[in-house]
Amino acid sequence: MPRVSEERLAARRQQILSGARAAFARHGYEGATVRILEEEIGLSRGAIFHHFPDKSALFFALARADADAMAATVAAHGLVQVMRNLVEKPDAGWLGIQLEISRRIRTDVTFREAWAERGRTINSATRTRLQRQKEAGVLRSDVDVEVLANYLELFLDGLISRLAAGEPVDRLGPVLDLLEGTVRLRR
Amino acid sequence: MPRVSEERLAARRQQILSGARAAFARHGYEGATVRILEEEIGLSRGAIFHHFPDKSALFFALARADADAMAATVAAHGLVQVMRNLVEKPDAGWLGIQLEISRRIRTDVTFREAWAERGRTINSATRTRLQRQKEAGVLRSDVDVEVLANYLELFLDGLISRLAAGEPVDRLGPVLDLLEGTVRLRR
Amino acid sequence: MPRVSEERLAARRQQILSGARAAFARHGYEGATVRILEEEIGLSRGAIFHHFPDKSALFFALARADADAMAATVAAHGLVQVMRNLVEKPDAGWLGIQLEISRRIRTDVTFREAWAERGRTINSATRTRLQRQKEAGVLRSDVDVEVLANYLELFLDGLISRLAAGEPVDRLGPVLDLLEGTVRLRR
Amino acid sequence: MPRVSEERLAARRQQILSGARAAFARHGYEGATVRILEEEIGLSRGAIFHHFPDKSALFFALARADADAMAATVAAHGLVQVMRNLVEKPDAGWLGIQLEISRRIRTDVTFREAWAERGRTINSATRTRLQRQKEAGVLRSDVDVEVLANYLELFLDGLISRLAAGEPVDRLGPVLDLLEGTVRLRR
DNA sequence: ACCTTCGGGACGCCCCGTTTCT
DNA sequence: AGAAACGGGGCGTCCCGAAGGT
Repeated sequence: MPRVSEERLAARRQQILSGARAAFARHGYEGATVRILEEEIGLSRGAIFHHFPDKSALFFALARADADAMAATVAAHGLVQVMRNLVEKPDAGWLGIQLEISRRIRTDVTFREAWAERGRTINSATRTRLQRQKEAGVLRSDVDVEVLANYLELFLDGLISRLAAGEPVDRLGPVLDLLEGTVRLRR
Repeated sequence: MPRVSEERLAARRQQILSGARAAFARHGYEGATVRILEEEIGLSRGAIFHHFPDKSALFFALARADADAMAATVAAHGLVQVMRNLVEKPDAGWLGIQLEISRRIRTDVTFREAWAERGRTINSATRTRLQRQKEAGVLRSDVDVEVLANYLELFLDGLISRLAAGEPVDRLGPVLDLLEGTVRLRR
Repeated sequence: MPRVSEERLAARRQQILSGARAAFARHGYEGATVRILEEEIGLSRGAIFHHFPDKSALFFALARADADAMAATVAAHGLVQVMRNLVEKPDAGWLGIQLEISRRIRTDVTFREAWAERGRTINSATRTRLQRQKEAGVLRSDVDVEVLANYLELFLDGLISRLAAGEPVDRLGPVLDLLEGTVRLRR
Repeated sequence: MPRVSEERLAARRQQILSGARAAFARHGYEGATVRILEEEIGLSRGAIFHHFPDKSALFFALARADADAMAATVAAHGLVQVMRNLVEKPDAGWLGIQLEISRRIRTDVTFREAWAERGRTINSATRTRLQRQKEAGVLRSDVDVEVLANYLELFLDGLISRLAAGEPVDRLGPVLDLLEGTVRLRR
């Protein structure tokens, strides 16, 4: 029996996640000290740890939400669209989180294990969509879907890396065109 | 002039850098505590900080050495060769350091400023070489050198990211072929 | 005059005290965090601190109740009877509270001062009763009442200590017989 | 290969243990915060935790040392002598530690398990000595050795409890005489 | 009135990078 | 070059008061 309205709760969680996103993106996971989180979020430790058990859970919630959203976009519009969105409106928060996710996969066993399956969701969404597009004759047919998927995924990682590093966006439009030209069927 | 001790000195520095590389790569910059560094290097704090003023200098020396080596390879054989080497013999240490460099650029103002010029060295090496290749008729001519350079750099970042994440190497050969096909002149 | 609600009030207080007793006994005063109290009592912070101003008051109420009860038993049946009851039906809650009381007397100035007079109540009850028994010829007469009182008090403290430590009860019956033999008049 | 002399190390450990003893005795285990330990010991956190892995290890070392010393005294001169020493020269530090040991046995599972065997050492020393004394005809023969041992142990616990509570020593001499009279052979 | 949830911020322990002593 | 010492600061817990709901 929720004594406090469901919405208020959700709003608070959102406020916390939102501030945490900024903090993690700007300072990195380790660099985002609880003190910094407090300031960015605008709430005290007590409040933050009342809604999330600990710092890592806070980060995980963020990572999970982003992964879900991305999986949905990939399934609906493909990886290239994810990249176009990124170039059109780069979100420093989102980018930072992505980077921190891959870093934590590398350095933190606990996180790696907890994450494991998450990663596969997006991967399979990508492959499913590419396969369908190939059958529809949109993709070039001389290259294996698996290779194309790897190509795109690798490219996305590179894009994230460079955008997060502050690479100016305007140079990247033509780069994406080149990518799309590589992947699509040539007339 | 004590020649022997100079060699010893260099060897010690090398031992320290080598251990530090492994530690930074495996645990990340923050995760590589001085205690972990001691263990990985096989020397005590006293020894380590006798040769390097502090932890950040140790990391910086590593980063600088790798950047220099890469700039040389790029100038001599091009970015694609860097990638081929990487796929052929991925060095977890090197990969980790690269990732940590870009992370520190993002999150640590001091490092960003200290690094600044380093980055440009490789960039200009890349562009110089591409320009020469274009003139030699090896590169496709319908795309600007700047765009190609960006394309390749972005791709390298993506490659580093995925290799560091443990992506199996055997899938990446065809991906590199695809990349090279995109960049070279089509008959 | 609302009789029903007064009963309810007393029942609630009793529920709280009872749960708190278990928590304090099992975890010690500091170890019994408010969270543990909540779980043991089955009510939330708000409820608990609605009836008691704070954690220390909760403990104090418990301590006071036990001291009163013990003073009454001592006056009526003597210290040895308190021990017999203890051996017959050891109450882990009661034992724990006794131990925590003496601990807080030792370590917490505030508590020590607040408790002060409490202790004397039992002491004088003991002496009064012993004096009367001596006059009645039940006690051995070659030893001062004050010494006997100290002997018994010390013994009770030892008994509490060992019972709380989980010492098996069955070994203690003969020990108490020995004690009683020491104190009573020898034929 | 110890770069620092064995004695210095031992002296430091002793300094730390000695300060910690005072702190634990005066404030109790939980009450002895690291800050208080620092002040009492006269060293910083860094130094303390350089010699002991954590607070609980510090306490355990203390407890172990005292238990060993007591076992030795018991084996050599018996439990009663331990008590006489105590009454003659009560050591607030030692008393406090004893009390905290029994408290931690009660409230901390980890400690209880780690301690387990320690307790038995003293117990068997007591029984061995009593048995020998009985055979030598010093002890009363109408009571089982096991009962006498329990009697004495219980009494010691009581003595510790009251001494730690600040009970004046001068009243306890006759009490000990009474105890000894109870245990020895009557002519 | 009674109870729950939320929020605050002081403080607990210990780890960290660094400096100083041997 | 290693061991010892330092003290700032990390995260998370703790107790409690305030806000809100029934």
